[in-house]
Amino acid sequence: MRAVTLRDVARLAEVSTATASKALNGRPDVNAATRARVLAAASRLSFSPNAVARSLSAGRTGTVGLLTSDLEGRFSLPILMGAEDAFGAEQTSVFLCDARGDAIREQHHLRALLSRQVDGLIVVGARPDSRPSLGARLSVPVVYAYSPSENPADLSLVCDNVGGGRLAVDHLRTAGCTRIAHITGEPDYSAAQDRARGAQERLAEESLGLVTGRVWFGAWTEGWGRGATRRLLQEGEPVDAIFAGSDQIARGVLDALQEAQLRVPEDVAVIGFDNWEAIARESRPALTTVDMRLESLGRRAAQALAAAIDGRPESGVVVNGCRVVQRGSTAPVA
Amino acid sequence: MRAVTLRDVARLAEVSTATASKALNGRPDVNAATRARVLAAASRLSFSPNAVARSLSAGRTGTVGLLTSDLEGRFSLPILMGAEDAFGAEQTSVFLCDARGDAIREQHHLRALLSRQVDGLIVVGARPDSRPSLGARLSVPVVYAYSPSENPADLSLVCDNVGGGRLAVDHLRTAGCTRIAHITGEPDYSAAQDRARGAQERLAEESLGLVTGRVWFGAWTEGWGRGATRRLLQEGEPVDAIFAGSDQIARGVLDALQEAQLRVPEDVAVIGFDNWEAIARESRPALTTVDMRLESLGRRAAQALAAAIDGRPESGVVVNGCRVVQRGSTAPVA
DNA sequence: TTGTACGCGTTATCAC
DNA sequence: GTGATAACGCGTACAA
Repeated sequence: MRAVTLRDVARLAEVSTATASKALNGRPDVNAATRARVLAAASRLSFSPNAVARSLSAGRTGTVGLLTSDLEGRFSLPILMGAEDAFGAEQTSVFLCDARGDAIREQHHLRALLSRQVDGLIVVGARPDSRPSLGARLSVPVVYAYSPSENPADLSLVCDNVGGGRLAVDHLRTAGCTRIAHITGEPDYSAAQDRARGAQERLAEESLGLVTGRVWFGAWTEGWGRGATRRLLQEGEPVDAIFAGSDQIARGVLDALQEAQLRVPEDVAVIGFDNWEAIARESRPALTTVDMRLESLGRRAAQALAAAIDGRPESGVVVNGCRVVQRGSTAPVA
Repeated sequence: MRAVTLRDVARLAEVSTATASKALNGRPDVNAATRARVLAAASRLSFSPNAVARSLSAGRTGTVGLLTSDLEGRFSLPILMGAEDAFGAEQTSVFLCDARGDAIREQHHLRALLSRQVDGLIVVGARPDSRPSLGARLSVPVVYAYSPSENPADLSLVCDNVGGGRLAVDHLRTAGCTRIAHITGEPDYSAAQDRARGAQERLAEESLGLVTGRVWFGAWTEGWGRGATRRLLQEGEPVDAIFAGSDQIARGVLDALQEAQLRVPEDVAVIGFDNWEAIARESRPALTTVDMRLESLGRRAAQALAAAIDGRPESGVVVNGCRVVQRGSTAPVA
């Protein structure tokens, strides 16, 4: 059975396809009675316009490409969800492409998306570090999310890792902690560097510094969180709070503190980063943590892309703020 | 700057658009010299065919809809990735839509996808329980993955939870365990029921039963894993293995065993379910677990959909097997 | 207010 | 081997 087309509707309503089109699209220049007839016919045939044909003549598809580099990661997902719901479902549909971190595959996907005439692209990186630009010669606007583009002429939306580090320390200071240590992930991640910097800046504002005077860089794992905490405690300097660079690290920190018979948050407060709920809510005590508000990042990316498509492009790096989610591992304000 | 079209290529190569089209699409009925001229022209203009126009005349878009119900879940993602790479990127693109578990939103997305003329649909549910069919009146083929459709005339691909339960017990038996307990999630999940059934069937084959004679249903959380394990140990019956219905539950089990000074796997072996790497690899000891092979499920869904699009539809429920991933929480075969 | 006719970019059919 | 020409389904000048 062939699909119902505008011609079928027009025929049934005994008008031309032009009139039928106008009536269905709510154009003013059509008689009320005629419009009613057309609408009735359309609904009787349960007519659904062919978006492909419409796109061809309109030169716009109402379609956007989402090029991600690691779907496994828990970071690209919330961004993707935020983007998806900022584009009203009825308006814009999203092509999802995962390049698996492979530049060749990325090129393939890019070609496919462009030939499908997407109206724009969102590029979501796997790490917060900057990535090569897709180039300015593209026929459609591009917005970079999470990983900024190396080219400042592009528009990039990123998480405020420096601000997140500040927030973490701020929260611990408000809870009365003064002897704060920072255990975090691999030093070649800009996220690790930025969070550490934010934390130190905030401490410096009160003429404080990190306990032991250093940042404990290592790996983004529980194992590192445990190991670093043990060594930290061995050094013997008193500590009343640990800021962990990720929730997984924080989990290891909690384990090692328990092992050492230290109570959380009474003896040592702990704050994580990521608000990875599966980890943060299930740990004992539940983990206070910094949330990067990734859905918000995704929504803003979608809005910026829509603006660019409408001819209002932006550029530069836009920073999206974090927030603290308070749970049991830090004391409520006394 | 207008996009380069076939006409531009034809003009430059001094042939008609018909000939240009044939040359570019590798049709046999075109002179070698002419073809070379066309290809040269196309590459000089870096011509890229407009897939939308092609779709309109071909009646096929090379596009598929992926309707998921919960993107947050870690289950839909691997399926999605498997599906994505089974469709060669260049061939088929995937529209991703998340209904957030809302039937209305699902209808909206469905309408949008159909009007965009997708060639087929994959529906990924949030839970392994069966879900309402989208209906047989759709103009394109549909494959259900993870959650089967209630309608047996549809094609559904699901995980073999019964088989997974059997595998878990089988693995523990091979490791020499005989006194096996099963702690799992909410009883109204078919996954919980099926895994428990598989485990019990496998035990029955050796005239064994579960320790304490019951399945410990509860919640899919670490907290439940801890609590249930404590109560299990309090009951005093000796136990040499615990099969947990999920990796999160298993993690709680490990905690409670450690608390009780029991060694894993020497005193009690533990096996989980899901192979959620962030949990399983980081626990102490690393967790042996049952993997549902979701990427494989996604790949098969994509293949079945491609077959249906080519006019070879299937129906019924197809079960995709699990596998055991051995880590430290069960003893290697002695 | 309504209808005719054309264009969007490509592929397929059929003459030449 | 090659080239007019007609689809594909819709929107929209422009004429009536």
